[in-house]
Amino acid sequence: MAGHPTRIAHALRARIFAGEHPPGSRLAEIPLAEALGVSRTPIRLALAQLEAEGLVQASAGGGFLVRRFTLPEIEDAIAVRGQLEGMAARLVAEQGLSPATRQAMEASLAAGDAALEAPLLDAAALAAYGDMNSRLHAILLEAAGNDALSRALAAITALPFAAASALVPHEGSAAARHALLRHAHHQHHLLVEALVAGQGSRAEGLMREHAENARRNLRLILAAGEPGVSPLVTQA
Amino acid sequence: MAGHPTRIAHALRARIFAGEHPPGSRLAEIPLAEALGVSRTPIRLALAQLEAEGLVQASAGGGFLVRRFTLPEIEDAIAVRGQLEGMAARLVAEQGLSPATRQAMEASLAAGDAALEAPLLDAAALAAYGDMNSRLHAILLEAAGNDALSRALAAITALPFAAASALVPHEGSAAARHALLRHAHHQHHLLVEALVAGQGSRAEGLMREHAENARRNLRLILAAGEPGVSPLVTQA
DNA sequence: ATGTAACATATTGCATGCAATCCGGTCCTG
DNA sequence: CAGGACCGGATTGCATGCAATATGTTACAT
Repeated sequence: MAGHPTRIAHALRARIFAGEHPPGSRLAEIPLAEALGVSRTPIRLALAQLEAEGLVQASAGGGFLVRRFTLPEIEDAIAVRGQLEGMAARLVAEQGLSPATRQAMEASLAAGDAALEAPLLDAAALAAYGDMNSRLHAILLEAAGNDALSRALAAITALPFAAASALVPHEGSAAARHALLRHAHHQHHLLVEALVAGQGSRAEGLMREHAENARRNLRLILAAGEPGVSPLVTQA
Repeated sequence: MAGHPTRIAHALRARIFAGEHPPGSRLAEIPLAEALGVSRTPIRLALAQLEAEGLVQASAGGGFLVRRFTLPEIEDAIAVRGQLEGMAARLVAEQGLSPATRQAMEASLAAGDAALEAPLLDAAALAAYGDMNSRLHAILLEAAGNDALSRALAAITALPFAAASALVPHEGSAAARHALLRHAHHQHHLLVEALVAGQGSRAEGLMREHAENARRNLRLILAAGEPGVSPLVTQA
């Protein structure tokens, strides 16, 4: 009933992100099985899945440990994301934007404009922007039509803070956040412009810089020592 | 005794590559368990691992099927590999080549020169070149020092024919093969030259073109209809 | 004859049992 | 008092049992 190990993997991810399992701690099977109401077998499957994602790592003496992420590791992952999304942008520009894709992207751009219009961003506007952001990146990836690329990006995005929309809501000052989001969304506009114009190299560069943005934001957030950012990321 | 599921995954990979399990066929657990002398449990773990790699896919009604690879899919994977290895080359060039890394690379270059020196390449020379090729790519990745990048590349390389050295031994005409390898190794020389000079963009472009090479070779091989290339790849 | 429905078989997926192994504590010895 | 070895407990990893479900076949009705 509680079923699919993918579902269990989701639950475990949530628990880890919530800080219930600190980095370096053992993920014992029996307590997890009891907590989730299933047997040890699907738990083990889910743990193996999370290991493939890189969220946990196998311990030397058996079992799994919550992986400890350092700031440079996350930055590296973000750079890889930029490289891969840059490739997606280049491919789309080189193939030419289909009318349907262009329409979907422009709809996302408009949604982003609307979300950022207000001088003060409430939670709803932030959520709307985050949705728009995920959608736009998904449209780009879909339009690239490269399954291997999608797989590679999915693996990267599974890591905390490497995903495109992972950094949106965690910013400190509201004004600073608004400025950052406006800048990011301006890059979205430039990207679509480049895609429409068939400028592959420019589109690729824009996506790399877009990710570089995320890297800089991450540094700012951690430097500010914001509490509860993520229990998984250690400064050094 | 037969133990680790990773070992079983290796065995399954070999069986699949050998054509014992044609694309689209079910991988039934019980026969595999009997054939490998273990129980169904580690078999299942290994299958999940192969699914994460993309070599098999979960069937709708349960169980796993051998994935069918089409030529465009492999080409896409090769392109992603080029993008990622291009990133590795750029990073190394930007960081500057450490003396140890430079020495290791130049040793590999010399080994490649030696392997390709003879006008006719015997099996030993081909094996030596293949080893050198893998080593050089590994050195580059290691020098890049980006774990997320290494992971992404490992996932891509696990796919058949997407790996850097997957295409070396399968060529038809000996003379044509020699020319191809010479060209590829010339690119290796140019790459190291760019790395030494700190030319990041050039190094990246060279690695992309290097992968493009592999893509072209793959097309040639499949167009020639060479038998036994791989039972996994279907023309369309 | 063809499509459908019911059945028998086989296979998956999860739960649990059991041996091997690893970790922690305590006792002994120098 | 310190170091090491032995021992008890707990945990992992694999094997197997069992229920649920998908698959292929056959019989039947139209």
